[in-house]
Amino acid sequence: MPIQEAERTYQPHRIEEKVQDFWEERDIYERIKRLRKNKPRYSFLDGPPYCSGRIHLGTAWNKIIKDTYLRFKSMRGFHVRRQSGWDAHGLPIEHKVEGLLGIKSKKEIEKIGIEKFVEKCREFATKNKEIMTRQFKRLGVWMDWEKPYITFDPNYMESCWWTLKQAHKKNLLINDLRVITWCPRCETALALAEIDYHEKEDPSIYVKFPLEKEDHFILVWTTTPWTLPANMAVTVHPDFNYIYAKTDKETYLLAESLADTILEDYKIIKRIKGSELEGLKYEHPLKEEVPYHKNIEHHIIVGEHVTLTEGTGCVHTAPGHGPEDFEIGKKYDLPIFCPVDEAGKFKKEAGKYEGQFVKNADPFIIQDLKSKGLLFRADTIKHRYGFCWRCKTPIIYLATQQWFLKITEIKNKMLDEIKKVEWIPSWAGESRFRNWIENAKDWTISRQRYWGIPLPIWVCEKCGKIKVIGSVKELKENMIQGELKGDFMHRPYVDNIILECECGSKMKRTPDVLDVWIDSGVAGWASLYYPMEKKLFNRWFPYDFITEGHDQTRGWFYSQLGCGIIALDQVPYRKVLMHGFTLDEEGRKMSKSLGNVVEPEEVIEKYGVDVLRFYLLWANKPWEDLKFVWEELKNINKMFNILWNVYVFATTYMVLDDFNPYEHDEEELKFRPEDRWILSRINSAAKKVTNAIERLLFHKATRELHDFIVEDLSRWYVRLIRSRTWIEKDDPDKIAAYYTLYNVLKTLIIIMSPITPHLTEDIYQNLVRGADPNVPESIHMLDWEYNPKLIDEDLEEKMDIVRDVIEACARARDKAKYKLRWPVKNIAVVSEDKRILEAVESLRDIVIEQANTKGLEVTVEFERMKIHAKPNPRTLGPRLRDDMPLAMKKLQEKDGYIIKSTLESEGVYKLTIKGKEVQLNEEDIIFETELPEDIVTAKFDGGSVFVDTKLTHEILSEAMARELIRRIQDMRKDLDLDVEAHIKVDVNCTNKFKELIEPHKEFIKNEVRAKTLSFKGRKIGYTKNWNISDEKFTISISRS
RNA sequence: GGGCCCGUGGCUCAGCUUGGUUAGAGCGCACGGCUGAUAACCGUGAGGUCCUGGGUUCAAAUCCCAGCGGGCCCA
Repeated sequence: MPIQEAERTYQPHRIEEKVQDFWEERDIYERIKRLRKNKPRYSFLDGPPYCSGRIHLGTAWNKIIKDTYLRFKSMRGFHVRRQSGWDAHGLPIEHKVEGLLGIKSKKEIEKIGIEKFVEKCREFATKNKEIMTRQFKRLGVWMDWEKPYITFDPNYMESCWWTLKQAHKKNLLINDLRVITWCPRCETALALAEIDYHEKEDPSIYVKFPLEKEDHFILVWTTTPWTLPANMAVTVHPDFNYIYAKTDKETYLLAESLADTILEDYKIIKRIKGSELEGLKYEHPLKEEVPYHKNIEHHIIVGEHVTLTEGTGCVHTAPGHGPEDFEIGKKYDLPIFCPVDEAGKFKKEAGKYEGQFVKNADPFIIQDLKSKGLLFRADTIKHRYGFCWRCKTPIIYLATQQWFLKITEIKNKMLDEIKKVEWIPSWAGESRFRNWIENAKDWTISRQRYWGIPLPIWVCEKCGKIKVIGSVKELKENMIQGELKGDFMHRPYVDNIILECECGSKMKRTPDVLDVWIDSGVAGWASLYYPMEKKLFNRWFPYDFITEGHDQTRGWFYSQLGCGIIALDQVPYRKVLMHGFTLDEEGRKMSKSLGNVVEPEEVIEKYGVDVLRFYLLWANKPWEDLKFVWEELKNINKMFNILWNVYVFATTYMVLDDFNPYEHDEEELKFRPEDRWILSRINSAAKKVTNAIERLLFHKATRELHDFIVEDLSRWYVRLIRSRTWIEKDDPDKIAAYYTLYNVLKTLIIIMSPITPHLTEDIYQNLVRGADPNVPESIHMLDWEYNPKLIDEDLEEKMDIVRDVIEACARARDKAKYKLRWPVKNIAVVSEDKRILEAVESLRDIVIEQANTKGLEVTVEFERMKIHAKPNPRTLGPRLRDDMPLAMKKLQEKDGYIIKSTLESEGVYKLTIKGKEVQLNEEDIIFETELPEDIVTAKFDGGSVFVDTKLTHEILSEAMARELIRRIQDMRKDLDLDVEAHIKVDVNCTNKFKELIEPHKEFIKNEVRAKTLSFKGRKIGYTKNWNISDEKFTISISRS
């Protein structure tokens, strides 16, 4: 099918639908993979989005970045691996499913059965995966949607087990009693990455811990009264000064520098160094309520972690409820007393408070302290506090037995490995990520939940030995009870599998599941089923490229690094782009509670996918947060309309003239400088776009494209060739313009195609495949091509100058209110810069046409400037006295030019005044210049233009002809006539006007495609009255 | 409290790596123009303490230091 005329307006939805159907029907994606199968490999790993159910703008941005870069890489001649991935396990889905089932606690889950619960979770994740896949596909994102990796795939899970086995082999997998962050609602351990921070109001109380000496107390501050039952010590800083401060009632021990903020009137009885307080005995303030403390001695201990930013400098220490307390407790060999159960309720050991939820016990504990006279002060405080990332319950710290990966032992290796990675921007790795790793703690990987990868750890009932299973085969070999049928790897089935211990006893699986961050952390090899499958792994691992948002510094960038080093002693990725977040117009995070969420669908409905894609890659640097601004989207939409208009323009005329680029020989065509210029420009642009995308600087690529389309192609080139498209016959001059425009568009759509895959495919199908059915079926099958040989920097610079000059001409005309439609007699371009003169000279036809002038001078000096000579009163006044007015008169009568040149050549000018000869030298005469009448001038960078607006009969005649043409064209448009339709025209006007336009009759007829142009004053069809500079007349037109 | 990033006309952003003309663009605003690509388009104008203060330098939006404001992450 030859080139067709394009639709009159840009209709993104029609195009998207058409193009995506075409890709689907012709299996383009798979065929491209086959096409490049033998090319160099480029491996990419998709950070698996969580199967939450809906994508948001940030997820869309993420995938659009990936898609653009990978389409680009593919066209650059790489065999790209781009399997999509899904994160499907974990608490968020468990919560959703609990909601669906109308249950709220672990007890209830166990009641309905883990089997049913896990099955629901799987269904839920699968359904969400499908919904989200459709959303991603609609964005035009090309990945292996049919063969994704998903974390509940048994083969994937097997690789994960293998990873833990490696950890075990390297002694990096340990079970330990530690204080960890805990969600009492989900009844599970949480990793640091699973905690959100928000403002929260809590009690802020100062408690008096009785010392042995009567009326002496340690003053202690806490925001968690519920941890007081677990208090085992008070910590002071060894180097700080402490005082015994006596008030009118009692004496308090506290840090000296904080005393003024807490106490009003006090006397310092004694000043003492913290280190000297070590071992000082005190009584537990709740020993009656919590009998456990009755038989324990409590002391002051010292620790470096005590600060003076808040509190009293005497820190309440509960080793069962705080990581630092735990560490120091171990050092002092304190009992790790933790009277709180997994649901956050006080256990029996908590005495009076047994059965109460810890947070609810706060007021009771405060009341008890008060009634015992041990409460110094009680307030509330607003501070940032950690919450469970999913159920938003405030977290608590508990001492529990958990499984850990000993990150602290591989930290140095991790730091070494990240140096090998290319980070974009560089500080993402060199500063931010490095800092995070430097502060890394051991990783709590066990979760007391259901929907997750079960820990492959079996523990002997009798001797306590553990066995870590690394594969299904190994499981099979070791099991003595249970079945390997169905989904045996998930809970609850896996829980029934019993292994045999070396000691002959039974080994049972530790009932925990894994932190989901491990799930995605092993994606690098689990998605390839390594080590069960080795071929794919050897081909694709490690990955050339990954990209995710900056929240993944603590997330996926980190979990992959940790897992990679544990399993394979290396970081699994080579290049990382850390991108930003999408924010609303005010720069706030998009969130449901703020009601400022913009759905990708909403944008697509309004502007289409390609506009969204372009916008997201254009709005800012990829690693900065992106403010989503609707107004800016409108801007991009405008650019798409402009591009479409150019395309419509091109196809309209090409179709009209039955143009096919392959039927012409370049040698025979008559190219003009502007043709060579636009070819140079598109290739310079292509070069810049290539470099920018290669370096992941999408904003530079899109801005280059934007400027090229709007400035160079639409505003300039199309304007320059407009008159050429009007030539009727098969002129080589016209064909050259078509040919050029065709090639420019072709290169343009190629370099735009990774960013806007639909629009460019649509244009390609018509324009390129229309001209040559033998080219590849899809634009995305093409190689990334442009021709740097066509770049002519000198020409580009010259054109820039000429555009400047032409703009100056327009400014000058504007000053004189002289319409562009009316030709001018002459324009002089004046500059002392040789480059400028050369530029204008070499592109003079363009200047003449665009500035609409009959003549063009290019000079160093504007010679028609009038020069007036005046006597200099300062030098001549004393000499001539009364003759001054006469001298003035005489000088002004003469031609200033002659005076000036005489002075220049002879150094003196002679004037006869009252018969006397007066010799005037240079300093005696002042020259003034004046613009001749009808000349207007305007400056441009490096020079000026002088436009001669004198109206001659000839010019007025042409101007009127053009005015008439403009009005007839307007009327044609009113009638919505086809471009090529012929008409008849009759004009009713004065004889004077008729005589003016008569000489241009043929020109007018040609321009408006009129068969006849008469002056009979008849209404022959559509008739309209007009006014041209006080001249009233009537035009009537009809189709012929 | 710590780490990282950001701060440029009313709005959104370039420019900062490598210091050097008069700090650019788009939107918005005001005025004018154009009309066969036209639900477009073009021109002109107003609008800037380049967050603040110090330093380096002949010269700082750019480099250094301190501070302020905002964001993210952590404690």
